[in-house]
Amino acid sequence: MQEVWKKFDETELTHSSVHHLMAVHQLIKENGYARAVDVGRHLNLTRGSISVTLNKLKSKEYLAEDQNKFYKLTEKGEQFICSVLSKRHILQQFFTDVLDLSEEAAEIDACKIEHLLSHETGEQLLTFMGYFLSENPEAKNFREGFHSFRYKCSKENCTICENNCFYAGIGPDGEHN
Amino acid sequence: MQEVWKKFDETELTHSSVHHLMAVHQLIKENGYARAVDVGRHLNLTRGSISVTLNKLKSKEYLAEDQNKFYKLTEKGEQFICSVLSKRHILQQFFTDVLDLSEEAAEIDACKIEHLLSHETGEQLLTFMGYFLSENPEAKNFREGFHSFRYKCSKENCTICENNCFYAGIGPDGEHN
DNA sequence: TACTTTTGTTTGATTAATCAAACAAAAGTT
DNA sequence: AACTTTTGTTTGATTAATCAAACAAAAGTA
Repeated sequence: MQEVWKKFDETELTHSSVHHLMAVHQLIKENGYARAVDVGRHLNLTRGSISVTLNKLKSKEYLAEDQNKFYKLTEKGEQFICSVLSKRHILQQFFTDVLDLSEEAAEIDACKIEHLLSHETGEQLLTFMGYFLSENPEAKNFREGFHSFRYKCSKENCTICENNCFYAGIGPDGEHN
Repeated sequence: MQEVWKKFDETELTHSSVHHLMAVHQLIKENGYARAVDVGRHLNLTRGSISVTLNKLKSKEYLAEDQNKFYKLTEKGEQFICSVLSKRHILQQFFTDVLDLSEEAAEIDACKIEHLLSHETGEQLLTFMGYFLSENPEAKNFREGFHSFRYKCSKENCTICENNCFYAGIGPDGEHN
């Protein structure tokens, strides 16, 4: 099954399109309306680019326009955005609350992958977060234990990275943990 | 900071290029050599495409050729692949062992995002896996507790998804958890 | 050596995202 | 109403990934 790698391009919408759609969503929420030029300013893209992308999203029925070229999301667009936003939020929370990344780092990585995760993965991650953050004593103890945990990774004991290929070996500083 | 979304395209190598490089790596490991045509067969792409992509990777110094057009990874290529492969492995393990996804689902999602995660995220995820899979009693109890945990998500209590935007609401079956 | 197959490269096409610049229509201003 | 600015669209470019087809070089076979 060497074809797994091609699934990357088989997503319903590209990263760029997703963000065009999210911009419309956000602008409507914030300002009550979204025109092409507003999306352009929001995303820092030219009017020309925005025009073609939004028209494509319209023909794919994620967006609709009223008589004055004010955009709104269709039901399909609404649902799509909802799924991406919830994945983003779950991911961000995982990155900050579990992996202890900064808000900024969490935002960047979440933004990169939010639209790529399967529905199932999002769902399972949500469940995991639900348990991890809960008041269950097991969860509490786990959180505390993890907080003071230091992972020692070495060629002999590391079963998480693959054999000779150590994550720690290729750090920005090029040294081993 | 509306520019976060553009970082998606600022990765060192594209998904496609990463997989070209990984193909060379894997073919060498398996067969001892990798020519353009081997990579083409492995990735199911035409010789023409492979030719241009590998030549680009060569000029970026991820790849080198010997006198007979047999490719090998440079030190830079080796390190890059090592970082991606370890992230992949960590992710796959997270998906199967923590989120309980099938091998196939884990492979697909890991493949999509392995090259997008920051070094730091990979590192932290590795640490997390190290603790989660450990024989620590806290980790053991956590695993057991999580195994029998069912997340109940509702508009009132869900602080993980964002306010009105419920992950569960947009499932393939369109129903709420 | 001559013929055939395999391999690699080049060329011309397509699709997607983007820009800048030209153009057109709408909205705002005097 | 006349002029100016804003907005949207279209056109012509570019870059990247891809294909098919033509071409060239190398390798294998007879």
